[in-house]
Amino acid sequence: MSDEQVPQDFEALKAAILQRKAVLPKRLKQVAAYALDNPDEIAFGTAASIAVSADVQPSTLVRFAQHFGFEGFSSLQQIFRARLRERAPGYDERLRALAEKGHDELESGAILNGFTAAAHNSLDALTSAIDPVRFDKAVSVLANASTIYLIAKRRAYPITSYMAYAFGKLKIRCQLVGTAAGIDDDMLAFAGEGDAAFAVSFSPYAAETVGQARTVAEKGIPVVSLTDSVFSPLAEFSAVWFELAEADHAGFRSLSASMAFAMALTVAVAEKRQQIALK
Amino acid sequence: MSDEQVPQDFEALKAAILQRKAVLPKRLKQVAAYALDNPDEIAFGTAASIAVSADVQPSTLVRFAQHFGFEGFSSLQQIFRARLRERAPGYDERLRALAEKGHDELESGAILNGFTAAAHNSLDALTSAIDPVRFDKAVSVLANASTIYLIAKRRAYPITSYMAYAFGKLKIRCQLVGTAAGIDDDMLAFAGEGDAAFAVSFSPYAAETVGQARTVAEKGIPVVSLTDSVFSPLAEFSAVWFELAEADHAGFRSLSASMAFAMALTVAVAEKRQQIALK
DNA sequence: AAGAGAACAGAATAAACATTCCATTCGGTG
DNA sequence: CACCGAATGGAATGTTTATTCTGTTCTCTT
Repeated sequence: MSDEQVPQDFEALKAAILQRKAVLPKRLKQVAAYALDNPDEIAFGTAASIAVSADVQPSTLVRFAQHFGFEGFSSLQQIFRARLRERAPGYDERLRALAEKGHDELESGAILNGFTAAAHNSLDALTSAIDPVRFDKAVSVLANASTIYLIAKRRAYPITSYMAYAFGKLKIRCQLVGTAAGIDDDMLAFAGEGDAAFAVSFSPYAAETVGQARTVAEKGIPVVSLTDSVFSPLAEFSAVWFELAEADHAGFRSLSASMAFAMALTVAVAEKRQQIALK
Repeated sequence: MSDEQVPQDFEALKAAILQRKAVLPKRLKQVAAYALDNPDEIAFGTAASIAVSADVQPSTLVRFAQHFGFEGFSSLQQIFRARLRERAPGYDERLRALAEKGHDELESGAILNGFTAAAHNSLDALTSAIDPVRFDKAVSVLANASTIYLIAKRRAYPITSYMAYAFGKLKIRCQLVGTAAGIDDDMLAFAGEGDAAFAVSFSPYAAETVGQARTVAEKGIPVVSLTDSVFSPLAEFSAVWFELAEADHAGFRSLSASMAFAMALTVAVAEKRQQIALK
């Protein structure tokens, strides 16, 4: 409805949605968010299937469409399909389009491209560097732990901090070591039989991380570790360890592959726990 | 019919068509030619509309699909739609290679693969989602700041914690907000003219992050923000904001693309600072 | 050239689909 | 707190759509 004009292309629709997003009723806002986040689903799905995904009624989709001036859901859907037609032409034309986007014209854009490329490379390396059998073993070790101690400092710290967040959401007990100086060793003193640790350290290896992990290992607690070199001191005393080298851009490394690895490990541990619990 | 396998993707279908092209009956050949020449039409059209375009009967389309082992026209159409959905032509080969590496034999390996694939997709989305001009603008804002305040909680916190580490190494003054509860607001109280802030928040948005960023913005301090949806409340008051949706695997999202973005932003800021300093 | 088999067009049918309608709930206001 | 309008969920509806079926037309073989 409204006296305004009906959006004729995706950009216009997006603009219209953003403009009215504050005024939109609850369910319609829900649809709006879903539509902008999953445009492909709207393009190909049926009203029923989309309704399930977006957790609304099919009729809500129709109302949404009418709210923005369309006759019904179908005519709204045309917008989403047209969008795909425009940018679907060939196989590798996409890459050319990227180059034409002007990323390289600005220096900052070139940097962004560089890190993206480095991240892709890191992920490729990840696949070949991680032996699935060892990965599964690491998962088992951590899944059987009562409490998982996450040890990391400096550049590796964001990895364990994310794992701590995810483990928390998954209701798996863990203890993040490396936050405040001083109390780390006190926390680790609580570690005992039935626990396990996950240590991350990249070159140059933080002495603290290595020392703490070693102490834990000497107490008989299994340590799983992630490093960027076979020479890592962590390898000596770890039950399972992984070498994962991040590609760099201009000497700086992002944590893209490590993050993917960490997340996979976290979720795999959660999954294995459920299996264990079911027995 | 035929003892062969039903094509599961567009490439396989194309190969099957070309292989049997000579043996195909007249009308079916006609459909085959049309399908390969106008794949988009097949993807979006209805049997009736395609029949008109290709100058055949709808029933011929059904027979064509069945001739290649599909149950009916609809299941054939899925192949053409899947082709358009594929975000990254070129990566499909890589992903197929992944699957053949034996990772899938173990469940934990499948999870690792899933996150790797999701990370690749996220990175692809990153390239097209970030407007280089806006990125450059964001870099400028942060490069001119005296102190950069990094605001993030929960799932977004690892990103700023990594940036804080990197900024530290690069000798750029920054303040990480979000560590310990309570003192955050006190730290932000120091923020004043000449400073800038970088806020990260993913759905569901932490109220604290939004509130703190808003407070800072209202003091006239420019805020650069990173979110995963255009609906983010951060967008309202940010000088520059970026929407970056991470692909998920089984509902869990890693931070691979966000990490690459964060690192690019960090390094680009450092670079621009040097340029400014030289003048 | 005649017969048999496959291929086809077009109508009939059944399934899927978007849409509409109405009873109920929700959220704001006097 | 009661009221009113907007918003919503869910079933009923009517339309569109794919599919099946049947009589006919090709096409190849002998």
